[in-house]
Amino acid sequence: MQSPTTRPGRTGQPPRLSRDAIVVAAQRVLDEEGAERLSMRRLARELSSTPMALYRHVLDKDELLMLLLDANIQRIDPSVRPEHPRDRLVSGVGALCDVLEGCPWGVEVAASDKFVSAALMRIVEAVVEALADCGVPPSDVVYAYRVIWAYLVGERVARGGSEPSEGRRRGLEAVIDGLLGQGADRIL
Amino acid sequence: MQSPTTRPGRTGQPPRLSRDAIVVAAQRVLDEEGAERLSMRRLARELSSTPMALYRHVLDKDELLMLLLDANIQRIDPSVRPEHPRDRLVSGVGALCDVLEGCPWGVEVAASDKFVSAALMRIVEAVVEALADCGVPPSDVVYAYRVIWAYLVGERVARGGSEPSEGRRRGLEAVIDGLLGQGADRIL
DNA sequence: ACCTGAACACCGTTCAAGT
DNA sequence: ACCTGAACACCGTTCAAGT
Repeated sequence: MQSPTTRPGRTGQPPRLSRDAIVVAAQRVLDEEGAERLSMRRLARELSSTPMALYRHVLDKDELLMLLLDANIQRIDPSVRPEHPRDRLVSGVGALCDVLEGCPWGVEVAASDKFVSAALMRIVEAVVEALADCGVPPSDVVYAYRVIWAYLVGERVARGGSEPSEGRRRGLEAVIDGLLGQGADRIL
Repeated sequence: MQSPTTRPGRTGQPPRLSRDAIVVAAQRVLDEEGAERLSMRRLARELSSTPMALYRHVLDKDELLMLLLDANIQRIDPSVRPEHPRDRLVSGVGALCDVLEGCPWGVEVAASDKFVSAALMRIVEAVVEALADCGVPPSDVVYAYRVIWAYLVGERVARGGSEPSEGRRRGLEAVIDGLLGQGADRIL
């Protein structure tokens, strides 16, 4: 059994950086200096490395941002899962909104499908499932999801860095109820 | 009577640039090369001038973007004004959404209140008035406006440069009806 | 009064070289 | 295999100087 760091038949320097280390450092820069300061150059400095060293572990800045978004979505507590599907919608979308609070670029990352976040896909699936459970007909589920996503994105983008706003949850409920009201068979 | 270009008691070069000329050139760059190419340097090149010449006529890039947004909002046809307040909401917000299609930065410009667009203010007032006419209680008008604005922004931001989407209007109607349904006294 | 040119402090990324 | 340093093609903006 060989240690993976000293495999024979492999030459060259052992890696000093890793995807994980880069994502962790990026989170640190994000927390301490904000998203607008998170550049490849700043990140390299944080790791006492050079900008180009990062490109051995990450395809480009977009992939890095996706990885960081993914890591933040993974932190959503999956044990919070209300019984009623409408509440599941509200809590799931609310959790996603909280994540986007700290990852403003997530909106663009999700819009361009250059890279996809597996963790985000899981949330999307849960929301879509909850919509179906609310009685939204299958032909309208994608449409309904898009409207909800638009509200979520807009709520985040529209108020730049203000307080989370008391009306956010109420607004989300208005959007959801508006959508559920469009189908004839309103559960609720 | 003096020509304004040759007033006595005034020295120095006559201006070759003007706010208007800059905004017009900016619109040309926007149309021909897209918003992401609209930089102070690119704009100076378009005007056969230098980046710093622009700063004699415009405070900074943010003000320029506000002026360009304002000019685009002014182009909204004010004669389109449906009788029913709910239709006025849908058409007003829809028109604004069309403008933001071509001025993606408008979202940020509006969010930061560093500069304000008078034309945007007029639209906001019209929407607020229509909300009141729909029976939204005064205490909720601002909240309702915010939810609509969030949907509008999100709809724009979420799909980057895709087709305008058949479901946009329907989504907007769902949001509006959800809001109107939250008050007890639904007109419609 | 208006414009220019050089400079500052940044970006993401490519390319060629070093160990 | 992994990392470095210089370079390219950009940003917005300040500052000092030119006419």
